[in-house]
Amino acid sequence: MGKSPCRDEREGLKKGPWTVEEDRKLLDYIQKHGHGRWRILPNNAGLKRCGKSCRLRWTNYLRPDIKRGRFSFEEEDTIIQLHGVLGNKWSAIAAHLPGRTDNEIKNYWNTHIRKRLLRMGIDPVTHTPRLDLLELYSILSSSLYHSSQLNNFPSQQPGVGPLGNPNLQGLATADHLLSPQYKTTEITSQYDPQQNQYHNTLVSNQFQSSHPIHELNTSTYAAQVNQLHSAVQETRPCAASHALSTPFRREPQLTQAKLEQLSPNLTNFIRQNALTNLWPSMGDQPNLARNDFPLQNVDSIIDPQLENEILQTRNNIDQQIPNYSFGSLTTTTSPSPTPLSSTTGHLRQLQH
DNA sequence: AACAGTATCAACCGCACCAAT
DNA sequence: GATTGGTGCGGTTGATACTGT
Repeated sequence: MGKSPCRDEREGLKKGPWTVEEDRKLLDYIQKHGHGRWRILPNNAGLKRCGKSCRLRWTNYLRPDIKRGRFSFEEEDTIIQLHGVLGNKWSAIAAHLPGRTDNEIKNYWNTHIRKRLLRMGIDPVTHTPRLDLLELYSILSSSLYHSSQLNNFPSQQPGVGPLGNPNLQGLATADHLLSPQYKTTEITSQYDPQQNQYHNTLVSNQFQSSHPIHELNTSTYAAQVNQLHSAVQETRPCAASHALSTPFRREPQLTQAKLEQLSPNLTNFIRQNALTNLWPSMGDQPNLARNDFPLQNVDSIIDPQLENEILQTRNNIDQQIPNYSFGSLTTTTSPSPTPLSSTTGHLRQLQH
């Protein structure tokens, strides 16, 4: 292994920001002699810098073909899509963006894109929805479901639970919308009359989609939110018991009125959007087909204000209904390592 | 106006890989 | 095969700019 050139730096070598004079010396030298041989370059150029520092200054700043200024929409799309495939391979991503350095892309990702993804509720590492938000969303949703079920489904029957709803199953899997090359999960639901509850199963599927990434849109994201919504409840026993399996369990529950009192905006959001699909009885137009529900405002779930309200509501619920435990909702662990490449459209809506 | 908190990004650091010796 | 120099890469730091109070 070669050792780092700067680790054995001699006394007197300068560090820190480059001056105009240093830039000029480095540029002059490289214009005359070319770059390379970075270890001997500083001496020859009259610079009190280590070779590595000179190389970085050249490649990240002084190179004539460097494009400076704000990233374009196209560049940002490229970064997000490549990151979904390549991960933090900044140099590989930079190879697809002429004039941009890996360092610049890395900084832009960490300071802009990553934060925006987090605000959207998307894990920037796996490109999948964050479970901490989804889980609360699903639990709150389930409470609305309970109250609606009490009003509209006096007797429990196989097939009428949330995942017994064929529209929901189609929406939850939505595999024809998902991006190519990635695995997804299919959710199946079976009613167990002995235990008076549903058993929901995740089945992993590998498939190829004919839809390119750029065709993915808000409805894709909504479908995946619903998929994760179901997956969360399946993998979390506590949440599952509330949301899917036993609608009439005698456990502390949030009533719709209570939830509205705690969080009117969130309740309104749930009623107006995704849950209209899940539980048509709560919507204005019951029994509509899947395509009749465009989920037009699903992006509002990624609004920072709503996110704050979700967290605040969770705290309020913790305080007011002590037995209604959310468990550990702070995890951002994804249920699967499957990337989600449908993020760029949503980013676009949040920009500027 | 002053201060604190936050965002940005150039530069640095440490490690890994590769080729030459 | 071991050593060494050169370079690339990703993560982190810290100075500066910006924003809010």
